[in-house]
Amino acid sequence: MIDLRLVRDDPEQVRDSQRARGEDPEAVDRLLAADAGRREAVSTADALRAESNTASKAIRSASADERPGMIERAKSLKAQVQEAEAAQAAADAALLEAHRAVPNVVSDGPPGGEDDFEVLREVGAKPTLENPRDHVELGTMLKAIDVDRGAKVSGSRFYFLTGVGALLEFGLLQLAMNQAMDAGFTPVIPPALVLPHAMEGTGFLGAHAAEVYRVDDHYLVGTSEVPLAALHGNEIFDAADVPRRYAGFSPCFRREAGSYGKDTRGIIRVHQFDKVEMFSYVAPEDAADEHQRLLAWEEQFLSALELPYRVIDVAAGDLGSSAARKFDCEAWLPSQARWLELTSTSNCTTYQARRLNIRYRSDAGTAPVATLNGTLVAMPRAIVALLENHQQADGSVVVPAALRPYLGGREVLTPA
RNA sequence: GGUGGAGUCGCGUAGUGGCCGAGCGCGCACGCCUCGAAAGCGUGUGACGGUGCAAGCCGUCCGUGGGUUCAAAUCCCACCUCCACCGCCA
Repeated sequence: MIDLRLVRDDPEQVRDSQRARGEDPEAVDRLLAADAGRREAVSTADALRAESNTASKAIRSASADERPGMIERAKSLKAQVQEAEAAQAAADAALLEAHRAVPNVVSDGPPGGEDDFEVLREVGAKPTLENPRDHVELGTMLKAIDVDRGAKVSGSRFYFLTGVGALLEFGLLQLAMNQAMDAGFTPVIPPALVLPHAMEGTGFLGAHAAEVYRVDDHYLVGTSEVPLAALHGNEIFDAADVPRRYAGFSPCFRREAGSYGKDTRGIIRVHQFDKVEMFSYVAPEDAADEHQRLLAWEEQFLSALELPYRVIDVAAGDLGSSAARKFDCEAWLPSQARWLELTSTSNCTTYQARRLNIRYRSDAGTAPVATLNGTLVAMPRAIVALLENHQQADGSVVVPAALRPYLGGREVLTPA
């Protein structure tokens, strides 16, 4: 949720943000009205409660004669309080609904929709390959990826990673975790099933609700951002506790509803995959700098894998509701001669923390922290990019030097 | 899954209907004392909301949600979590 003070003090800024996202600026005015309505209801109820408390307290020291009349008066006050409290509850609910309807205020990124991103830089040389094989062909030759049997066992968009495919994931995991720990992250294995409040608090039951699998009373997370954000829900950090950084490794589950026909081949878009996610809790004034650091760590990792990539500044209309700004790193995909999103980092400022009630104590008092997340490595797409970019004419794949220690020193993966 | 016990202001605890709208100890902060410190003494100590220029005032919060009552930490109901033991199990 956004800061209500901002809405009261500078509603036009929030309306501008809505326009940049291509969403309704009127939502801001509905929020202002709900806010005013709630404050009035609270004042009314507070005053009645105060009167009722006083009347009730006086009974204790009253004489036996006075009592019956005073109790009658207290009873009637109580009835009024109950009425006012019902009105307050309704006003609270209305405010919450209007509050949640407004996504985070965008900052600095380009306005517009999915195609209005801005390319910030391109790093590394695209490989020169004649008739490059795609990752499915390479993965099959290496006996690393088995999509046919994945479909046989679990349906479309499932796969087996076998042999060197599995080893690649383990290697990527180790490399990622080591880099994260060097940067001061705490490694975490979080739960992959969470309660509704955790999913709700991170904003994944809004526009993304159709993406989420549900099992009995739990949701399957689509990213470990969810448990890592909810980890400190309802807590207050001391100022010295931030920044705090976690690197979570978890499976991720996505229904991929509405993506029929997109990325149907191979393991680019799948229902289940593993990912290492960076998550930071920082003081709000440090959030923009932390966002740059997360991006730098993502780039460091892509560089270690020797992948050609570009960085884009995602347009406002393509941001999630919690994000104020987002950068994606896209690796080159030789088989399709296009860029493929490999990592993504979002600055959620205090939006998510306000929903999850995560604060820190500073000299200025208690205030919501800022939260940020960024992909360090999403396994299937990293493997896709590795295989395709480092392939050789014979179908063998060169292992980047940084990964070799985790693959028994192997320099090249060769078809069996 | 079964049985029993427990959840109170950072931590430990007191508290079985109105003197608890929460006491004490520890911790922490400030002050006094001191050359400095410790000890000692004193004062203070949370969150959220409303209102106000502000000081302040008012309201809410004793795991959560309901209920009884003029009045609930305290009584009733449901739920959650933790601990112990038993059973089962990777």
